[in-house]
Amino acid sequence: MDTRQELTARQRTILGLTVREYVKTASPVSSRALVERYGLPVSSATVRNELAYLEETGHLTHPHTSAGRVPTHEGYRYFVERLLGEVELPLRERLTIVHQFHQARQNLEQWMPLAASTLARTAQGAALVTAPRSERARYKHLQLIATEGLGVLLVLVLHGGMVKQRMLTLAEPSTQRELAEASDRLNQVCSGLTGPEIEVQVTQLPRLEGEVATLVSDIMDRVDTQWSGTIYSDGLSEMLQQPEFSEAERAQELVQVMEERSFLRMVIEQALGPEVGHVRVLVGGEGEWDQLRACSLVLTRYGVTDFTTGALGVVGPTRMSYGRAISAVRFVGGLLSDLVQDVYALEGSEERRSQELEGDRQGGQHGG
Amino acid sequence: MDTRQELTARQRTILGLTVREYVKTASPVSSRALVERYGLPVSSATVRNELAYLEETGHLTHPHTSAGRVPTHEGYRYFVERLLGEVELPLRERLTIVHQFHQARQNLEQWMPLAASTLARTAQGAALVTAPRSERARYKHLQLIATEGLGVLLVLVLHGGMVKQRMLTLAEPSTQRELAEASDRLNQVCSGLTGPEIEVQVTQLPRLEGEVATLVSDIMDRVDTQWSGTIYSDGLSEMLQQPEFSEAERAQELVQVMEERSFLRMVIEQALGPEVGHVRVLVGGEGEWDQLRACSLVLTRYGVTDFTTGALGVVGPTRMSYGRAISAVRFVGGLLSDLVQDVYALEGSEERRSQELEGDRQGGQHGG
DNA sequence: CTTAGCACTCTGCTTTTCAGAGTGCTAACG
DNA sequence: CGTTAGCACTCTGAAAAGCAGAGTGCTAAG
Repeated sequence: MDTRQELTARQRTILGLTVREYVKTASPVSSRALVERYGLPVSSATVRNELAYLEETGHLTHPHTSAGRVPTHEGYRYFVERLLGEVELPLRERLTIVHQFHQARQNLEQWMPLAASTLARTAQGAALVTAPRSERARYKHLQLIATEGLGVLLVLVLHGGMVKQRMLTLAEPSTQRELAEASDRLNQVCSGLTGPEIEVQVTQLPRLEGEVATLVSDIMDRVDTQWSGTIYSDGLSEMLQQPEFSEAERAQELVQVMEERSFLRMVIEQALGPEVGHVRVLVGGEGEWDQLRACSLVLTRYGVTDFTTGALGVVGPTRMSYGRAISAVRFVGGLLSDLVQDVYALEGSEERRSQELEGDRQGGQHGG
Repeated sequence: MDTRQELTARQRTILGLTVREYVKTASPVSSRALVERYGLPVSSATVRNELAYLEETGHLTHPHTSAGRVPTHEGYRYFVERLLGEVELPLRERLTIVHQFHQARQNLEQWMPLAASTLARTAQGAALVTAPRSERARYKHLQLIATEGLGVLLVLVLHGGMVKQRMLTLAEPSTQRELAEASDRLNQVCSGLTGPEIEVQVTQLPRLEGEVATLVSDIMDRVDTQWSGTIYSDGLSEMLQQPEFSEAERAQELVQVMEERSFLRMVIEQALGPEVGHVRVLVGGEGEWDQLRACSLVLTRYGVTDFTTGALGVVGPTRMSYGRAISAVRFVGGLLSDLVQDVYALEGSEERRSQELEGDRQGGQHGG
C-alpha cells in the first residue's frame, strides 16, 4: 500500500522489467518470464518473492491468483519518475520528423495536423494538438465586408495570425465604401491594442466604428478567457487496435473521451502550467478524471512562455511506452516551439522595427 | 437476383415493414413477428412465401437457415427510393434546431461544429460537415506581417471570408512599413481577381509585390483545385453504441474510415454533383468503396450552386433510419444554405452596391 | 537470504447438450 | 390458384462440463 517505501536496487530492477515486459507483451508477466528473458541472476522463486513484495507496496497487482503481475497506476508512476531516465528518439526518426516539419514550415495551416500525425505515428498512440493562443490578444487588422441587407461580415486578424469571423447586423445600411473607410479608421486607431484598450477608445469613435469596435473588443476578450479553438487529433484508430480496446465497450469509451473536446481542453488546461517545455505525464487520469482511468496522457506546452502557447500530447492506454511517448512529445513540442517563435513571438519586433525608423506608436506594452 | 422486378403491393408492404422492423430491432425479422406486430391480414406462412420471393429478387437475405430476414443493400435502396416517400422532421425538432442556428448566426466559426452536432443528434449517426468553398477563389485582402529576419507572415483573405496563412522568406530584408505599403498596393491591384488573373499582373509589379503576388496566385489555385479544408465530424461515439459495432473490430474499422479525412472528401466529391439541395443516399458504399460496406451515407450539398458550396451528411450503419437521416440532412442543409447565402453569396452584390444602392436580389434556389 | 519442489487455483479453450426460434415443404382447403 | 395448418429440419446461443496449462504461494532444505 505504501508506494513511498524505498525499494532495493533489485526490486527497482524487477519493477522496471515488469513494466517494460508488460508494455511489450500486453499480458501479465510471470516470474519465470522475467528470469528467462532478461537473464536475471536469481531464481524465479526469488523473483516471486520480490513480486509479492512489490504487490504489497502497491506497485503491482494480480488479475487473479494464478496470473502474472501487472503494474498498477502507482507502478507506472514510479517507473516514469524514478526508473525511466532521459530518453531520446533515435536519430533516424528525429531526422525524418525534422524533414517533414521543414517541408511544412511555410504552410501554417498544416502545422497542427502534421504535428498530430507525426506524434501519433511516433508515439504509437492518439495525438492531440491545440492551436497556439496568445496570452493577450492584440488587434492587427480588420476587414468589413458588406453582404445582404444590413448584414456585414467582419474578419478580424489578431497578432500572431489568428483570425476571427463574425456576422453583424447594422442599425442602418452602409455601402461597401463606407464600410471600407470605417475599417481603415479602426485599423489606424486600434492597431496593436488589446480588448480592454479598444473598449476605452469606443466612446471617442463615431457611430458605426464604435459599434464595430465594441464587438471587436468583445471578441478579443472571449479569445482571451474562453478555452476556445480546435483540437487536432490523429491516430485514434491505431490506438483502438491495442488489445485493451478489444472489448467494444472500452473502445466506445475511448472514442467518447476523444470526441469530447471541451473535456480534453479542460484536462489539458488543468494539467499543464504556463511554462513551455515541461512534459507532464498523467497516468490513468490520476484519480481525478474517471473517464481517463484506462488511459495515460503525456502532455507538454509549446510556444513561447507567457506569450503564445499551445499544448500537445499523446493519449495511450496506461500500458503505453512512456519512454517513446515522452521523447516524442518533447521533440515535436520543441519543433513546434521553434516554428511558433519564428512567426508569433517576434511580433513585438514589428513595433521595434517601426520604432527604429521613427516611433509614432503609443506605448506598446509587451506582455511579460 | 433481379432487383428491378416489379413487386406486388403486398410484397412492397412486407419489404417495407421488414426494413422498418429490422432498423428498429437490429435483429433478423421473422414472418411471425411481422404478422403479429403489424396485424397483417394473412398468415405467417403466406408472409413466409413472400419473404422467400423477396429473397429471390435480392431484396432480403438470410443470415442462416433458421433465422429471420435481413434487408440486403438492394433492399435498402428499394426502400429509400420507392417506399420511403417524403419525410419531414417533427415540428418540435425543427423549431429547436432553427433556434440553435439562430443563436449561432453571427458566429461563423460555430456553424460547422453546430451543424455537425445537430445532425449527429437528430439523425442518430455520425455527422460530417465540410466548410463552404468558393467555386473560384477571389482575392479580397492581403496582410503582410514582418517576423524574424527575412521571414514574413502572409495572411490572405478571400472573398467569402476564407483565410489562408503562409510563411515566406524574402530575398532581402524589408521593414514592416515596406511590407505594409506592398500589401496596400497589392490590395488595390488584385482586389476581386482570381488566381490566374493575378498571375497575369505579376510582370507589371515591382520586385517584392511580384514575389508575393506569385505566391498568392499559387495559393489561390491550390484552394480551387485541391480537396482541402477541414471536415468537421461529430457523433462518432454515439454511432459506436449501435449493436453492429459491438465487435471491436467493426468499431475499429469505422473509426479508421472516419479518421481518414481525405478518403471521406473523395467519397463526398464523387457522390455529390454541383447542385445544392439534392440528397444523395449511398448504401453500403454502393459497391464502390469497400471500407464503407457496413455503412450508409446520406449526403447533400449546401450553399449556393456554382458559387459557394460545402457538403454535409450523416454516416450510419446500413441499418439506419433513412427517413430521419434524409430529413435531417435536408433540413440542416437548408439552414446552412440560408446562412451561406447571407454571408457569401452576395459578395457579387458588393460591387453592385458600390455602383448603386439598389438592392435587387436573384431568387434563392431551394432544391428538393 | 535463496531456492527446489509441489500443491493449489484460476483461466481459457473445447466439447457437449439443449431449448428455442424460424424456416421450408407438403398437403389440404376454399 | 392462392392461402394456410402442420411438421420436420436446421441453426444458434447459452449453459455446463472437462481439461490442459500457466503461475502462484508455501514449505522446507541449502
